[in-house]
Amino acid sequence: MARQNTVFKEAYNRYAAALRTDTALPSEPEIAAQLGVSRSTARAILTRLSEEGIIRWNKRQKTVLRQPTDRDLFPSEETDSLHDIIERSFMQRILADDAAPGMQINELELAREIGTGTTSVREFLIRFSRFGLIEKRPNSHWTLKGFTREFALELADVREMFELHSAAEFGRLPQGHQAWTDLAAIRDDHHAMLADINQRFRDFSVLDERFHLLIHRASKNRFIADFYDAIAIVFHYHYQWNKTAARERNERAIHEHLDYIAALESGDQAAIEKACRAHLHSARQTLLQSLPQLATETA
Amino acid sequence: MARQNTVFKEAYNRYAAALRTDTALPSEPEIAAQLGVSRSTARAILTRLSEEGIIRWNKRQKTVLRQPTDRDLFPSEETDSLHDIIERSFMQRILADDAAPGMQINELELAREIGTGTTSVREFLIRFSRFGLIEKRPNSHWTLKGFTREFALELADVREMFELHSAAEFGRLPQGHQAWTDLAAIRDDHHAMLADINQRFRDFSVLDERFHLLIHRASKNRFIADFYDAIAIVFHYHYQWNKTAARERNERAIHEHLDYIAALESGDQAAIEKACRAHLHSARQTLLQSLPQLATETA
DNA sequence: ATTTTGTTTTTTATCTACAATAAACATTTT
DNA sequence: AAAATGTTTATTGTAGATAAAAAACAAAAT
Repeated sequence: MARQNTVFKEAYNRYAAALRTDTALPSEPEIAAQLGVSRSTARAILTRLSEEGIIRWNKRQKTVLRQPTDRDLFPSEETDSLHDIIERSFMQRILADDAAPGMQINELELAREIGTGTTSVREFLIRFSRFGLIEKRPNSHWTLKGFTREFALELADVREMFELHSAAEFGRLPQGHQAWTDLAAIRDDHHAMLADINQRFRDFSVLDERFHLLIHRASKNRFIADFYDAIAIVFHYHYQWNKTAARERNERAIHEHLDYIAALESGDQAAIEKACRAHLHSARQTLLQSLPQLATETA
Repeated sequence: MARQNTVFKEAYNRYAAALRTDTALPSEPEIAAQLGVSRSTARAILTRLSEEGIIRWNKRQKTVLRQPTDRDLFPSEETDSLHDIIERSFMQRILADDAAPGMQINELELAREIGTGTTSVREFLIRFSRFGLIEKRPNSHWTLKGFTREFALELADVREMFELHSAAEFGRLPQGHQAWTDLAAIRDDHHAMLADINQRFRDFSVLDERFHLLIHRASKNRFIADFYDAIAIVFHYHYQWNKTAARERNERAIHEHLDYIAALESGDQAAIEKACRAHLHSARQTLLQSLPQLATETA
């Protein structure tokens, strides 16, 4: 088959889950905009909802007849985009214990294992290569460079340059700027999490990402933003595999964030730089400690 | 057809051009290594050279019978890799006057215009997207972000962060390091070019790239190296279109480079930072001035 | 024993085809 | 007239096929 209708299925699930009985639905363009899909897909969703007897649809009249149940929704395997499936599968592979740096990556084999065509795998690898974890020799195979100590150090160096830059820019934002409100909200979330740290320490990574993303947006630089995407992906998958001492690590990080936030709010550039450096220094240690032992040895 | 044999043709041309009558040729693996291709391709080259009566080939005996002429070589259109063809064609397009930021990029149209399949164009665009000049909306078209003022400023900011870092690292390289020898050679090349600046100012861009590449290698950071690739591509194509005041601009840059080199050689970190900043500041101005007028206006 | 050549297999690069999705165009309704 | 719906067209995303190129294996020569 040429293409899975995952966009349709995923949007269908989202829309069905939000339906409330006896309400009237808006126009097709509006539904499409709400879901972030084209009107063609929105119509396909309405068609199916109608066929399933969930809504009555006649031109402008669209009324919800009944609440959809779980059985009306598509199973989650069918709603994942191919890109996500490949990404998960690939990350699992390269974070597995037997994935040694220097290992060859075979497009065809990967495609077969995931159950997909080679084109999609190729395109994924090309996109993924920007994260510096794999490398290609033209007309030949990809090589896994891996989560090595070098990788962590290079990543940390660039991260520090970028974040110092972004933090300084953040400190220069004018008073009424939206970012200050967002920062205050994030500060409160930190306090809330700290109050219940034993239960909630696992949620820290989400908060961490929100915080750093907010900082980086202040620099309004596409290269910095792109790099932060890379960091986010790496951290996302990497920390799923390395959960040692998460509570202590996260609690310490929260305190550092609070210092950092206070410095930002003070507007004192020297204080900002100091707090930022302090946090980045310990973030670097955390990253280095979380490396898989195998990868630390090899180059 | 599935794939053009451009690797073969390009390597054939290279090898044929270097042949000298009555010499004996080395073993197949050695030829392959010299040319940077596989032995299969090397054998294909030997087979053709033999068929064309340019060499006599019998197992280990390989003697050059006659000097190949220009007519023995493949025409240059047939030796360019598809990737290069697409890159040139695409850059020409986005640097053309009517390429306004915000413009849609159509894969199929591009492919037809270049005379290639859509897959190759897609893959090129994905690779190219890391340079921040184009952006994709999923399930929809690519958008040209263009050589805008924002692009130049963001590029320059990151460039400055990276180069200051690399220059500082360079200053810390140990005495006997190869980089110092390379730097001295580049210094001499600068003096040589300066002595004959009216004739040679057009060659500066090559020297410029060599110099900055040498600096960046000192940081041993894959992200910095990758970013410099982006800069190099952008400059390579961009300056082909913008040649105003090249002589003055390049002469000034040479002087700045020489100051910069002297600072590096002094090992004085404060002096390095100062010279580096001075050069980067004027490089930024040059970049901003070279922007096409159209792109400066729009966001 | 190692290197070289001969032969076969594997893998990549690229094209083409087609369903899903988006976008454009035409008609109807408010 | 503007917005919604109905219909058609264009474009993207993905699979599958195939020649080129690389890599692996086998036999022969130093």
